[in-house]
Amino acid sequence: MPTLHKTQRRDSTPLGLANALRPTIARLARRLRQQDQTGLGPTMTATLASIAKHDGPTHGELAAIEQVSPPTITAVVDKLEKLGLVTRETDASDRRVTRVRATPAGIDQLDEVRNRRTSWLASQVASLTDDERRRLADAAEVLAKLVDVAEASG
Amino acid sequence: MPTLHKTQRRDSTPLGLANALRPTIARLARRLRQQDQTGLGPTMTATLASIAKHDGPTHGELAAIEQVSPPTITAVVDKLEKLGLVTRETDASDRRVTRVRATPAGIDQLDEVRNRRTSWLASQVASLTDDERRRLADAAEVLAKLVDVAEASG
DNA sequence: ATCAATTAGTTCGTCGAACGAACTAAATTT
DNA sequence: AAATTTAGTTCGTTCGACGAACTAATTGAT
Repeated sequence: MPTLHKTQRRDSTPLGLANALRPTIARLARRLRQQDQTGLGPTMTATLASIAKHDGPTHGELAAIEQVSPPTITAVVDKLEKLGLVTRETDASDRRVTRVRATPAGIDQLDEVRNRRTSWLASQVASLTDDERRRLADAAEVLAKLVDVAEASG
Repeated sequence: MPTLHKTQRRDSTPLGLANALRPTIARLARRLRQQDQTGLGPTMTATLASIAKHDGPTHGELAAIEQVSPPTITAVVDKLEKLGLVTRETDASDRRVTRVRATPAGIDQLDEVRNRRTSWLASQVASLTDDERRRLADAAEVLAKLVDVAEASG
């Protein structure tokens, strides 16, 4: 079998490429989510991550980020607060708004989730050949750009 | 800034690579899911896909595939049946088991979902440069292999 | 300066998705 | 034939998310 290095043996049209990538991405993401185990559901984990990322976001900002309704945010933050993972503090200059911050315990928990997911993925990556890893590394930043394009255009 | 083409400028260790890929995959998958719009939730859509893929699976098989309890499968198949997307038929050789098959309408609906998701992704891919697309195409089969490894080892 | 309109967040009642426990029907074992 | 196992269903409950109606704080208008 000839090793065609420069020719375009694979379908790299947008549609062909999308067709190849879509199911793979979906399945990989599912596996990643399965590594969670914390007991906090996906929404709580994602919200906690957003709280840690944006420093002291308001409930409204969180609702927009997580694409979820105001009542849901109230409930989620309630639970996270009771678990000691975040704190609420009413904004000084506008006492209607509540800002939320992750506690050290919250950061820890977040790191744990991320580590579990990352190390699962790493163990899968470890079973690839050097060449495959190199190809993946080449594409990683392209994938990242893909998401950025997506998130820029809503 | 020198353009290092052969050296290992990116982190292609399993852990470094996993760290780079994980958030990207998660975010891409989220965007893909957002393209659904059918009104059937993620579980129904996924179950419908599994029914179409495996020919005439039993409820038990579906429960195992979707990692969901027997009562949930009953409810999901009930709804899919009422929507005319699948049919139930009791197995001839063992009248306890119920086999489920996708109707033409079910297949159509599934194709629609897939098309919507794929074409969204394709539109993102279209905004890349030729070189970026080539790199992505190079890595696509590696990503696929990654999932296969994952699904082989549970 | 007051009163209306707007904005942030919460409470309440509801809906839907998922589950465990208990049940029915069919098959298999003894 | 009776006892056991297996497939699927029914029932009641729990949990996550939401819309509608509410409270408190701020901004705007007269």
